[in-house]
Amino acid sequence: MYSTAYRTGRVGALRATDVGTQVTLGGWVHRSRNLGGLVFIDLRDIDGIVQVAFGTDWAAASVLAMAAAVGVESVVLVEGTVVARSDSTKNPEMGTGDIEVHATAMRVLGPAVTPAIPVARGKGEKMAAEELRLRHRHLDLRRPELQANLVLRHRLMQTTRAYLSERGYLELETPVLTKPTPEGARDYLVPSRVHPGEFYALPQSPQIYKQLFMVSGFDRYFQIARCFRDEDLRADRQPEFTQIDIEASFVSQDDILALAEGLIVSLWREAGFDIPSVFPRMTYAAAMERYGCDRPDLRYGLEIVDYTDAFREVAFNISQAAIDAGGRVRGIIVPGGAVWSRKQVDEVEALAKDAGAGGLLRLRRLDGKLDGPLAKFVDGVGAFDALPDGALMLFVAGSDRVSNPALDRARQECARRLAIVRDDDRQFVIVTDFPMFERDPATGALAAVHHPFTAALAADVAAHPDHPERWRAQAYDVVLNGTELGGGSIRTHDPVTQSHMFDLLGIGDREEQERRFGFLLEALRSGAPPHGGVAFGFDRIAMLLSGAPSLRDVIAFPKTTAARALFEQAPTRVPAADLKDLHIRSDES
RNA sequence: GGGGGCGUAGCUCAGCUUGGUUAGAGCACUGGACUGUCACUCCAGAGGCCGCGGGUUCGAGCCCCGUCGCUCCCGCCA
Repeated sequence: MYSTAYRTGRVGALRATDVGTQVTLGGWVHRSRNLGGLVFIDLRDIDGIVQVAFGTDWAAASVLAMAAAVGVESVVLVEGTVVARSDSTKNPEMGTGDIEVHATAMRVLGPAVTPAIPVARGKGEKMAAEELRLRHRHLDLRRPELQANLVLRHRLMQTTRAYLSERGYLELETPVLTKPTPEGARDYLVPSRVHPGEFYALPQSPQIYKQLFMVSGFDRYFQIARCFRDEDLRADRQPEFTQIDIEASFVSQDDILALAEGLIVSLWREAGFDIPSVFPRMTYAAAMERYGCDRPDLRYGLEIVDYTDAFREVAFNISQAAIDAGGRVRGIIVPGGAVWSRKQVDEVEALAKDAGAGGLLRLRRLDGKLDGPLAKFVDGVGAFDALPDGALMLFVAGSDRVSNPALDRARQECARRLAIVRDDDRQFVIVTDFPMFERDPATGALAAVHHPFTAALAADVAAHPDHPERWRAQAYDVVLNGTELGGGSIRTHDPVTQSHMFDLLGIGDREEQERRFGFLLEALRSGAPPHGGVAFGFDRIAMLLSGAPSLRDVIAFPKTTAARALFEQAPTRVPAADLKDLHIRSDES
């Protein structure tokens, strides 16, 4: 299959059944061992590594000399015979370890200077620093680990295409030069040469385009789409990233979620993991109540419990003040946490404080007795009798706005300290019924939780027409182990409702709405079907399935955390004449 | 925008706490020896703007200030 003018095939698939065959192999010199009258070269291609032996019995002295002299990472062509290794010289750690190639001829097709960073590493040897790996990406990408990641990435892409195409979804492309969006993340802007002072933007997602496809009647669309956001980076965030973008017409939320589940199952199966075909559902409200977070990690319990009623009987200033102010007292029970030292609990508290809480109220039961600053206040309150021996309770008193993030952090930290999270556990959950809007605490302005095109639950709009902050959205997230894999919504397909949404979000007057989103509103007025969709972070999925610690390990040419490309040196200054053509003046240089 | 970590040979790292001869090690590299290795082994050698700039000091890899780069986190990411 891999036979070409130069070679008979790849090296990695050679096995004992190939013994006796004459082969010509091309690849990189991974490592070599020169024993004098016998030279070994480990020859590497994307499929694997094979040992090539050069011995005086079968190779000319000149061939032996060439093998001894060639440097690592050079590209060579070797011709020889596949030979079985004797039992004592087999290498069980190599896929090709039962055989070797006795080379009779060799050519150096691409001699290599000494590599700036090592490709072959011995056991326990560290990789080069990431900065160097990015600067010499062509070498780093030779590492079998990174090659395996990109091979898996390819297979996930093909699985996605097959899964969606089989279900009638059309892979349609949308522009990369598009219109700046006032909402959301900062846009990457592209100046127009022919229209002085005007700019395109790179898409943050193909959101509006895919809705236009629905309006046009392409009722099942998908795209493996590149998206761009000019925001600060993280290990799991790149300025350009890839989404599996899906939209369909005449669908309900359940239609989309069933499709999403099926896609995730097939992707995980492609990577070798069998997972349940239906994921548990949880409302946003339940997730916040039980986990303090809209993407809960369900690999462990430590659920948040409301103790407000119990604390009504407790004459303790902090809890009383919080309850009187309309807040609640909620907490988590940490089994075995009673033995933690004061310092250890302080460290958990520091994280909760960091998340905005004033502090953690502590109570523990040790040797049957309640203990801690709260103990004498809660003595005799029945609700605390249930606290099991050896357990620690951590409470946050205050508004949910404060206690949710604080308890979320405390819960995660306690789980980590208890070492109850299994890395090989996979707990999927679909979170539904997100709120439509959230209020900016500073300005009181409404902002879309998902995006401005999301449809509200009709029942909520009918019940509370004047309280949009009480509306729930037909929006959903797919979550795995506390990480968001993707999310989506049913969209607004009525132009009047959509315009009303813009009003609520404070997006200008009608005239300005027409200027910014007129093409969408016009489309919706032209006969739009009900539609909705979902988008998954493809890089993140590839990262999870390959076990890579960073997005940079599943993207061939990633940017640094300063959004710089170290290999090709982008971004870069450009000649002044180029700027002039674009009607741009820079205040640098 | 803010906070933490790192920056010494091609690579990975010691040395910095407590400033003081000629800055070390392993791997890689170069030369030599070696016919069953697979991180081959052995002998020898070469290799340094201690990120950059400034300051303190008789003297700075080491202390101070600034700056650049990489990285992790907060803000940000509809």
